[in-house]
Amino acid sequence: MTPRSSRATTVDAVVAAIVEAIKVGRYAPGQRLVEADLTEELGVSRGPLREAFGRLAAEGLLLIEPYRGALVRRMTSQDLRDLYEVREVLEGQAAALAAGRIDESDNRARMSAALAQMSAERDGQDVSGYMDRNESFHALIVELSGNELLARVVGALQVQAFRVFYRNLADAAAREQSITDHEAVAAAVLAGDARRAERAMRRHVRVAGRTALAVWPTGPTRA
Amino acid sequence: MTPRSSRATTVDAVVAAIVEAIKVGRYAPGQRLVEADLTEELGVSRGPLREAFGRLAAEGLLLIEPYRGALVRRMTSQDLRDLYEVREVLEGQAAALAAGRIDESDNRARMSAALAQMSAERDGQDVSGYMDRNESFHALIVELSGNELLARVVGALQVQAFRVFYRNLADAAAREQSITDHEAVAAAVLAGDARRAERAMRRHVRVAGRTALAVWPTGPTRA
DNA sequence: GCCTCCTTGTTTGTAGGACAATAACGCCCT
DNA sequence: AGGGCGTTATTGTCCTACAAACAAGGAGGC
Repeated sequence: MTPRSSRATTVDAVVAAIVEAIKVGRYAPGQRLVEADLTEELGVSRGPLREAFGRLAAEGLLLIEPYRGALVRRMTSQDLRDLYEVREVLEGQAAALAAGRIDESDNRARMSAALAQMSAERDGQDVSGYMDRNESFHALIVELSGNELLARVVGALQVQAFRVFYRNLADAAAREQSITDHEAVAAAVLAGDARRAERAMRRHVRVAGRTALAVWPTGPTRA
Repeated sequence: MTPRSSRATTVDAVVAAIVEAIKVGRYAPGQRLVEADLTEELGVSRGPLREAFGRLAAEGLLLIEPYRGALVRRMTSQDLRDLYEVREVLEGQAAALAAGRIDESDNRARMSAALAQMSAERDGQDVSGYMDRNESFHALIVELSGNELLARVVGALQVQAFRVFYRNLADAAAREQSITDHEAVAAAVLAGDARRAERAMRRHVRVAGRTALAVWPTGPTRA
C-alpha cells in the first residue's frame, strides 16, 4: 500500500512518477514498461525501479509477468464492478465507524469543515479541484473511522479509482449528485447516526459505481 | 499482495521463507532483520531480499524504517481489533456474494465438499490440519464470491491472521464453536440465502475476533 | 508451400562489488 | 554526570556482469 515511512526515498519518487504518468495517460493501459527505458527516463538504477514495480503491482496498477516485464494493467468493466463492490462495504463501514467517533477530539470540527468545503464546490468550475475535494472527503471519513487498516486498504483502492474519476466527475450532473450524496453522508456522521451514515455512504458509492460503469468503454480500446 | 504469476521466482521463495520463519516464531515480533544476515541465511543477494521486504511491508507483516532496516511488525490489540473489523465486513460481503452465485458452475459441489471436510474435522486431533481446513474454507468463500479484488484483499489480510490463529484455535472449545459457525455459513450459502450467509459469516468473524482479543497479550512482551 | 527446429537478439532475474548517507554507539573532554 | 565528536554498522543506490527465459525469424525437411 503506501510507504510506511515519512522520509522520502528514491522508490517513493519513482512510484509517484509512474502513477502520475499513468494518470495523465502518458503510460497507456496495456503498455509495456521496459526497465532500460524507465531507468534512463527517470534517472534511477534498476534496483529502486524494480521495487517500485513491485509496489505498483501489489496495488494492482501494474501487471508483472516473469521474464516478460511490467505492463500497465488494463481495467475491465468487471474489475470496475469488483472495485466498487469492495469500496461500498469498506467505505460504508468507515462512515458508520466515523459516526460513532464524531465526539472524539476535533473530529466534528474537521468533518464540518470538509462539508462546508464540499458544498462550496457546487458552483465551482474547477473540475480537478473538485476531484481533490472528493478525494479528501473520502480520505477524511476513513481516517475518522479510527481504523488504520481500513484507511490503508481504502487508500490503496483509491489509487485505482482515480482512473475512473477522471472520466466520470467531469459531468456536471454527476458532480451535483455526488455533492448531494456527500452532504447526506456528512450530515449523518455529524449526527452520530452510524446506521444512516453507512446507508448513505453505501448508496453513494453504489450509484457512483453504476455511473462509472455506464461510461466505461466496453470493447478492447487498444492493444 | 500475492505474486501475480504462476512461475516461482527467487523473491517468492524469500517471501515464503520469511513468512514461515515468522509463523514458527524464529523471527520474533520486534526483531530486526538485517540484510547481511538474511542474504547469507537464505543464499540470495540483496536485490531480491529487498524486494521481498517491500512486499511483506506492504502486507503489513514487516515495518521498514529508512536507514534503520526491516523489523517484524508487532501486532497490538488495536491492530487486532482493526483487522477483525475489516475482515467482518469483507468476508460477510463475500459470503453474501457466494450465496448469490451458488448455482454457477461447480460452486455448489465445492462448497459441499468443503463443508463435509469441515465437519469431519470435529473429532480430529490434528490442530495444524484443522487450521489448514479453516484457511481453505475462508479462501473458498471469497473465491466463490466471484470478486477477484475481494479475494486479493482478504487473502492479504489472512496472512496477518495466521498469527492469531496459531494462538487461538488450539483450544478445543473454540474449535468446536468455529466448526459450528462454518457449518452455519455453509448452509446459508448452499441455500442461496445471501442475507443469512452474510449474517452468519459476520457473526463468526466477530466472535472469533473477540476470542482472539481475549487471549492476546496486552503488555509489551519484549523489546 | 507449410510446418518444425534452431539460432539469434532482447529483456528480465539475480549476483556481487562499490560507495555515499544515515543512524547508533561509545569515547573523550569538560 | 552530561554533552559534543568521531567511529562503526547498516541501509540506499548505483554499476557491471551474466544466466535464464522469451520472441522473432531463418534454415531445413516434408
